[in-house]
Parts: sequence; C-alpha cells; structure tokens
Amino acid sequence: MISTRGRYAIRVLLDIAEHQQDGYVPMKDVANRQGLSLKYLEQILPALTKNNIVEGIQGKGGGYRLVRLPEEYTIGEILRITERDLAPVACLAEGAEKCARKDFCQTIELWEGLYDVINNYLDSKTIADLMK
Amino acid sequence: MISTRGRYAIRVLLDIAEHQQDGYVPMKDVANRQGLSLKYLEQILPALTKNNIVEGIQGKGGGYRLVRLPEEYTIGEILRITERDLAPVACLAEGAEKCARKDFCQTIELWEGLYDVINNYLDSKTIADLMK
DNA sequence: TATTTTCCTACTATGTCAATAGGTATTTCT
DNA sequence: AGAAATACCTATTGACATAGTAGGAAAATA
Repeated sequence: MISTRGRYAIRVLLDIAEHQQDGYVPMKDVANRQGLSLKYLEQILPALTKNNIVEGIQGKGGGYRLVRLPEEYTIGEILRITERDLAPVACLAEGAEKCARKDFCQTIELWEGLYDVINNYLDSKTIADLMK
Repeated sequence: MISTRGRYAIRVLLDIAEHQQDGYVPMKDVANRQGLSLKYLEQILPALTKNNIVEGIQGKGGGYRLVRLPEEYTIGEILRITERDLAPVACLAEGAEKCARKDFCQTIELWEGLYDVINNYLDSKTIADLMK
C-alpha cells in the first residue's frame, strides 16, 4: 500500500507545478494549501532535491521549483524515490535476500506479472496528467 | 504489499489442488511440504472455510479439499478474503471514512485506476494457472 | 480410548508509519 | 548589520500491523 510519503510527494509536486509561475514556491504555502504538516513535508523533500526532481533554494524568497516540465515526471519515478518499495511482495523488493525457493517457486511469475502491471501503469501517468 | 497471509493461502490451495486425489489433505502435510508453520497456517485456513473456498474435516483422516475446480478460483478472490485490503491507498480501503478532499481531489482517479489494474490482473489468474 | 485432525483465542517481538520537535545553515530584505 | 524567512538535518514517539508462537478445546476416526 502506498504511504502518505509518496502520496504527499505527488501532491506537493502538483502544487508546485500549479504555482511556480510566481517564482520559487515555499513549502509553508504548500502545506497550508494542501492541509499537510510542514514539518513532515520538510522530511520528504530532501529526497526529491537529491534526485533532481525539484530545485530547492534556501533563505528569504526561497522555496522549490520543478527542474523539468510536469509532463516529464512519471508517477512511477516519484514513487520509486519516495516510497520504500513498490514491489507487491517482499521477495521482489529491492535488496531482498535471494529466496531459497526461487528456482522452483510456482508463484514468482504471478508476482512478477503483478509488479509489471503496476509499474507500467504508474509509468504511464505524469504529473501533467493530474493537472486538469 | 501483499503479506505472507495471502501468499501462504495461495500456496496452500495450490498444494491441496496437487494432492487431493488421495482424499482430504491435512495441513500438517502441507506445512511440511511447503516449509511453513503449521500453527500459522491454522490461523489462516478458517477464513477459507468460512468463505467456501475449501472444505475442512476434523478428526483422524481429516484435512481439507477444494470445493471447486482449480480453474474456478481466481487469485483476486483468495487475496480479497485473506488480505486485510488490496487497495493501493488508504482512502480506497474497505471501510475507510470518506475523505474530505474526495470531491476535488486531483489524485483519486490515479489511485482508482491503479486499483483497477491490480484487480483486473489478479482476477485474470487462477490457481490452475499456477499448476504447471 | 487414544490419536489425529481442525478450530479458537491469547500473547508477543519486531518493524514501519506518520508525524512532532528542536535546532542549524543559508539567503534575502530592511 | 540585523531580522526574518526559508531549506535542511536528526532524534524521538505513539499507534498499528505483521508474522508468528503457544496452549488448548472440539470433533471424528481407528
């Protein structure tokens, strides 16, 4: 299940996209508009700057802005950065130790297929798609 | 993320399907073959009997057997019974209180679409599909 | 009557989530 | 120069779910 961390990140990006024509968007404003905890958002955003999703400027008049066009961010990309893992089962998670049953497991293909379906969907949607 | 509860349920059904030609299949055997905790499986199976997925017979010589053909059980059905929820976000979960943002939420359609994609995939696969 | 099975319920260790909290570094504005 | 506003960093916490363990009761057969 997708946590608030990833969902809030998407809402933040959407909010920035819709307000950055006036310059850098301070997270305080986003938190107010979206009804979210500023302190919590401040914990999420560093992941987005480190991965070149947004640019953050400190100091008075600072804030955040997108570094690409909204249609160039897929939801999958955002969630892969902000969520711990998108894999639907533990054995497909990043950094999972190799499952001993893998070679003869009858269900692994099922889960790989599910994973594909999820990734394909999330990579087919962009921030721009959410803006209308 | 799908928990062991749902994943084990599928493996149990698969195991029963492959062994029930000899009569009722005791969970002890399934646990041994699958390398799972009998006590834990005993906690999962009542949900499957109550929902008419398997028939359970107590006493010596007892065990479980499927009440339908393997191709008549979709993975989605099993997981909907054994997992707490398949919804990818909290606001779509069964019994979730109505979200205050729902009427103007820009992301709800995204999550509903993801939910659809997941359900469609899981309902397209059956226990029989896993048996080869 | 002994044995094997399902069934029922309580308990527990561990980990993650969703924040809250307090502070530091940086930049701009007055 | 100083005040204010902002991003950035890290620690802590309460609540909850997961993944079992445990002990036994009920039912059916041999």
